[in-house]
Amino acid sequence: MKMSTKGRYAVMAMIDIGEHSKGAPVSLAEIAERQDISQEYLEQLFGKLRKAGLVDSARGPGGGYKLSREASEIPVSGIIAAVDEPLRVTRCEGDAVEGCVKGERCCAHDLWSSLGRQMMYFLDSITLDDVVSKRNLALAAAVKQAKDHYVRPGA
Amino acid sequence: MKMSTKGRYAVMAMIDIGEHSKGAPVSLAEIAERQDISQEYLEQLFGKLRKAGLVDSARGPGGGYKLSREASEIPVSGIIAAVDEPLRVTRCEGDAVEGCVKGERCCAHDLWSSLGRQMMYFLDSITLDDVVSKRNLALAAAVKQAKDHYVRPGA
DNA sequence: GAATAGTTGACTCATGTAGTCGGGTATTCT
DNA sequence: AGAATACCCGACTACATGAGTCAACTATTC
Repeated sequence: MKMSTKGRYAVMAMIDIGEHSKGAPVSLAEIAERQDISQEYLEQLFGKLRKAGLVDSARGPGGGYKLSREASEIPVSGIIAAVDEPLRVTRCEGDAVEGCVKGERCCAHDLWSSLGRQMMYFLDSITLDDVVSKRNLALAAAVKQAKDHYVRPGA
Repeated sequence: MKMSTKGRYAVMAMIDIGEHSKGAPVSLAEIAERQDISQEYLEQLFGKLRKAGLVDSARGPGGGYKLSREASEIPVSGIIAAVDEPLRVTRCEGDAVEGCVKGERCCAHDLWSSLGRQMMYFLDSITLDDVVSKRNLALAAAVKQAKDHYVRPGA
């Protein structure tokens, strides 16, 4: 999981659609104008969003993109995962130990996987709709997190 | 705040010092050997760690690096901040609004600052000592976080 | 069939990561 | 003193990624 302007652009664009689509699809030209992102760059991002099944496209005049489901059903994590390829961790791949220093599980291993999990919890617990309505993001995530970990503290 | 192997190398090296320094400084050659990181690269990283005041150096034979304070007094966030230059966020700089799209506060703004804060809480609440003793990292952070936010939910 | 708008792939350019190299300077031991 | 150790520092490379552009193509509607 990685953070860059790429992921933020994607989220901004998705929000834009959510706010301006009244049933009708929203064209990239509109989004580019409103969000001040080049249309060509948006095309690149929406190619990935479409393949990830987050938006539906309609070609031709009056065409554009629509959210494939309700904004409340789309977690932010999905949007970012779709456009930002995952951070390549040279060693300590996933939970595997092979890549770790000299075959052993390196000390920092748990720390890193924990941090990754932390970010996932956060972005997973927040939907596009939450961002639009500016709910108290931090609180929601923290509480969910605390609850999850209390239920199964070993995780 | 950014995650890369650079930050992890630094944490691994700091852990190594914490574990092998019995009062005496630990040389980069030893760390390079044990952690399988090139000594030249370590020199680069330790230049930054020293400037950040996280380690003290001793030159000459028998020299090397020592932690500048107890492992329980060094948060992981500090180590990463020292070696990984901060993620440059083209727009939405800090909490300022100037950089946001057309002078307005973009919708994703709160989300991003929230996520950044989330990561900071996590890495801030964990010390080098916690990593070494493999305490339940996720739980500790989640509880601290939930508590903080309940005390001042508006944050 | 013209205009609209998505689709695709190739391309540039700047930056950051990871790592190397070569020479310094300080300190200790013989 | 001088040799060995080990930190110190800056320059250099190779490579991947991010950010963004360009050109051509296909599908749809009017």
